[in-house]
Amino acid sequence: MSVSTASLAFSGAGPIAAATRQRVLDAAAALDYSGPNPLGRQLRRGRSGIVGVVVGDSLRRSFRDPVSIQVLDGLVSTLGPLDLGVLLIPGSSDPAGPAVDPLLETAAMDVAVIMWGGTTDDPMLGALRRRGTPTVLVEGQPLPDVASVGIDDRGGMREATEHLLSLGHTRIASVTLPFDRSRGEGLVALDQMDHLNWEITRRRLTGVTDAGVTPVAIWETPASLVEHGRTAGIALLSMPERPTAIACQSDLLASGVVLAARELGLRVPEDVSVSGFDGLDLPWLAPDVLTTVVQPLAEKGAAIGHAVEDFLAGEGPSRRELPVSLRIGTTTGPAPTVS
Amino acid sequence: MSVSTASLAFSGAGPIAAATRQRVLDAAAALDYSGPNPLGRQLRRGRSGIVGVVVGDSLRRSFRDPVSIQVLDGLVSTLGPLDLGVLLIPGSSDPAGPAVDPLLETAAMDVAVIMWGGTTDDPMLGALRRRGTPTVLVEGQPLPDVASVGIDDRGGMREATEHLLSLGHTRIASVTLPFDRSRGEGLVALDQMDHLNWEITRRRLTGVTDAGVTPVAIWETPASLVEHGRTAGIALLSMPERPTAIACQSDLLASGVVLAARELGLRVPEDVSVSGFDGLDLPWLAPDVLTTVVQPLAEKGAAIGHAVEDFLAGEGPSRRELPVSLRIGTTTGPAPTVS
DNA sequence: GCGCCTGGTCGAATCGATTCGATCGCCTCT
DNA sequence: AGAGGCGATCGAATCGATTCGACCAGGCGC
Repeated sequence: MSVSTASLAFSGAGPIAAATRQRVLDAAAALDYSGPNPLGRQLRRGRSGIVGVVVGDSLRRSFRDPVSIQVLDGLVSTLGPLDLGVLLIPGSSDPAGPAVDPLLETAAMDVAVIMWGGTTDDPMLGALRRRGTPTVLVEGQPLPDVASVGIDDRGGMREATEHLLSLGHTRIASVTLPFDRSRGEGLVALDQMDHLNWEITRRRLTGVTDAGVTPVAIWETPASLVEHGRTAGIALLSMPERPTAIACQSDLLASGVVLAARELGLRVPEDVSVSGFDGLDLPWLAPDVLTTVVQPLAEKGAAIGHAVEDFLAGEGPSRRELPVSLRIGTTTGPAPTVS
Repeated sequence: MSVSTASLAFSGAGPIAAATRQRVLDAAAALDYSGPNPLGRQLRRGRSGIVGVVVGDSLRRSFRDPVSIQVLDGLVSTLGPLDLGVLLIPGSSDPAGPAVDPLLETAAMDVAVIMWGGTTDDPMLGALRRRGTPTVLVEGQPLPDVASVGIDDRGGMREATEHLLSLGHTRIASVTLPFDRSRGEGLVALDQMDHLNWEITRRRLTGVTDAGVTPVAIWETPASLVEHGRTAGIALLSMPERPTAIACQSDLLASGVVLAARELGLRVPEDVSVSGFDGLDLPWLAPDVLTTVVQPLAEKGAAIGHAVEDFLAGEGPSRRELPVSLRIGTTTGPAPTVS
């Protein structure tokens, strides 16, 4: 019997007599042949069925961030039914090592996803463009040949800031995500604003000024982690002219600030109001509920999946923006009348 | 010029004149050929360079577990230099859906890793055996044709229990990981012990009896999460004959029990001692430090990587067991003299 | 009874890179 | 000057599956 008949038997498609099919399957069992080799199929199809996902700077850090996890979960759920697998690609964490992970250069993948679209001059984008791999950029600056998925960061942060304004706050500080790959930590002077290279940080900061607020202090953190939020909170709440409200660019940072306030003996929200961004469940703040800008994380993952789908259907780069909504919790309240 | 020469030019190996090489590269640039197609190379080599990793039941749940994350991080760090990529494969979470993820059946991979080696009759093991894919089982029951990586669960738990005994505790309860795929929650009667199918749970429970202790109560949790630990703690600490010590099978569970104790107004360790397993940093318990059995998580990931390496070097299935050590913190103390 | 149609099977080309052996100049040694 | 040797290049086979067109035999209609 011929190889083509065998192929028909395994694929199931095409005209084949049931008897022949059974004969092929029996022979395969006798020769302990375990079905078609995926590599051959992939070469023929010209498709690997693999989506490379650059998760973040280092896996450990990314995976400690519930935001990444939930988006990734949504992405995998969308990709699964399409018979697509997710290949994990570490971002460039080691400045001494290669600028991009070798996997990004050599691994077989149909589409690449960059989960934290960094700066426009990201070497990863260059590498992917060179290879001609269609790319989905999440929370990055839109580029003509790259699909993008994002949320209304700017509008969301504007809404949160306006909420603080409506409560009478005037001394508002901001705790931000990293400004660029160097991931500094501490107060940012106004003349350092030009190296604000990370798009997501820029957009959320712009949202604050959109509301007509000039922050009394801007604190940069090296990553969205509770401990960095705590450090920021201790510092900002020890300032001589203490801010009455702190708008944070992530929920983890905000929860760190709340913990810092409690440590310093300050009441939330009576002495200081705190707002976040993301809309996570933060059980360790209980009974407090964080005031925050809720973004649809699972839907964001699904949107990335659909952007991938578009590419595989032969369409050009798509562009999606998801809405956010303000959730008012118990960590924001009227500004204290006496400072 | 010929394809073989072009291949030489790109691979760099083999004898080739610098001038020819440059000519090939120029021609490639002119035709915007972006380097060798990985699929062709993989087919020829007979290797995909991909390691499939089954992370756990559902991605969301697995990724909320710092233990999985840290092991995965160690694994990726080891696999990276070997030019191997990690393909994420969701475990079977939906009982209505297929028993194993289609990726496990069809994706190209050189080796598969099952991170939470479940039961011996795991359908995933069957699928992998049918395909002839070398498999590394983590924390599972050793099988002849499968490589295994594990720690001394039993000895570690025995040591922790002996520590409690030495403090004078006699009423010791146990909070366990799931017994089987059905993931029940609640007290386990003695006659239900036979459906204890999950190897890791069994081993850690055996460690307790090894120390000569019969737990006054065994509480099964559906997953290693703080909230499940809290539920367990509330229940166990409300029992009429309250246990004076609770040995938990994970740190997340233990921290939930500590939180529950605090909620109930019990002092730790004066009123109740709590021990964990894993050796995580748990900042939200501060200033308390959990007494726990420390396992080397990053090394575990590296050990999995080496097991993979062995397979690719053509060796048979290897077997590795890593040591654990007891870390005594502030959550265990002498048994209360008056109950 | 003959021709046509159709369901089933087979050959061969193709996807793209690698690699072994062969060939072809050219240089050097005698 | 002729022969041997070596470095560079090329042909062709191979990895394994898919798929299009060809082919063949049996059934049905006229």
